[in-house]
Amino acid sequence: MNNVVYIISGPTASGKSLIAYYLAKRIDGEIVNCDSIQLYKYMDIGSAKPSEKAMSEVKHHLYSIEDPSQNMTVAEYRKLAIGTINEILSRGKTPIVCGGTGLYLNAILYDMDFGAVPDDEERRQELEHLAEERGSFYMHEYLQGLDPEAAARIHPNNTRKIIRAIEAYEYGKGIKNLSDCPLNPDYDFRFFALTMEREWLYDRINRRASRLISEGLVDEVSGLLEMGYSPDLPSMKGIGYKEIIGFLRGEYDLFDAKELIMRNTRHYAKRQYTWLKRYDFVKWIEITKGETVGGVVDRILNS
RNA sequence: GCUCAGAUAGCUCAGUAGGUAGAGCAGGGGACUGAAAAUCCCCGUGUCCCUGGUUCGAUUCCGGGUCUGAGCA
Repeated sequence: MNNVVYIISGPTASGKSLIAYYLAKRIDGEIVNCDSIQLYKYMDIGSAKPSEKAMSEVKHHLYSIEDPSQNMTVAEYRKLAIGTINEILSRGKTPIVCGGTGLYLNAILYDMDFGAVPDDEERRQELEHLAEERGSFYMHEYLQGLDPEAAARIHPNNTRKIIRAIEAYEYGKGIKNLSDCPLNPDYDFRFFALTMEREWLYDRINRRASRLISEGLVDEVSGLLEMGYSPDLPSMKGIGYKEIIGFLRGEYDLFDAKELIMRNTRHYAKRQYTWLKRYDFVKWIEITKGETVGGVVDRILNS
């Protein structure tokens, strides 16, 4: 049975969605979202979801499937993504995973085992309060006593990861090392990452921020707030959302909000590069100015 | 035109009681197993505006100049 799975990744604003869409048309593929924010409903403009036209011409999976009040997790995403990929393959089509969320990419690429660590909101809040009272260093010491190996891998200032490791320990699983996983043997991956000159990418990022605002990002965000979604929700912490919330609260003007979005998006793109560079088997597709989408797709198919 | 204030990293500024300088932001690099667009770590040499003077030594003190801002005319 054919088990080819294309992956189109790359930093934000590098043109993943468009390339994936053209690739899908060329090889009769279907797109599987691998972007943590595009999974959410009502967050269309800020997360730069694919166009209506693209969505109507090519099957797009895992877009707008979760309510913003819900908390998506890697474990959950893995189940959904693997299920979708298998379903597409069973119909004889080719899945094209598209997105730049590194951890979610890992969940597909590697045979990751997420133990049964149930959600325990109460315990998490307890630990968060403890961290606030006693400080991050104290929490790290505490983890040191429970799981020295995990403590050695986590920086004492990284409260969030320390708490997660404590939770995992308490459910008897401990936290695993990301680089210890074997590649997922079920698929024949064709893994590509788009890239371009840094200056050009930043220019695209800046211009996209302006475009999102002129396309109605402010209305989208105030709509979400009116629907009752709290600014504290993980979904509302996405780039574009948190900055517009600050503007709506009167913390700064729209110009500054836009500048913040640009800056935070640039930082994010940098982190994405760091993540992607760890994969020694990824094929980088360097896009040059003036190159056609068709040309890029050709290069992907020929490599 | 006069008076005053300023001129230091890409930007905003601190500082050196005279021994060639450091923060924030920007920028660069990195980590990552259930929040990941999250969270966290590392990276600071630049004619200290120019030019004379004093001094062993001036970015720092003094004189002159240039530019910028405010006030007065």
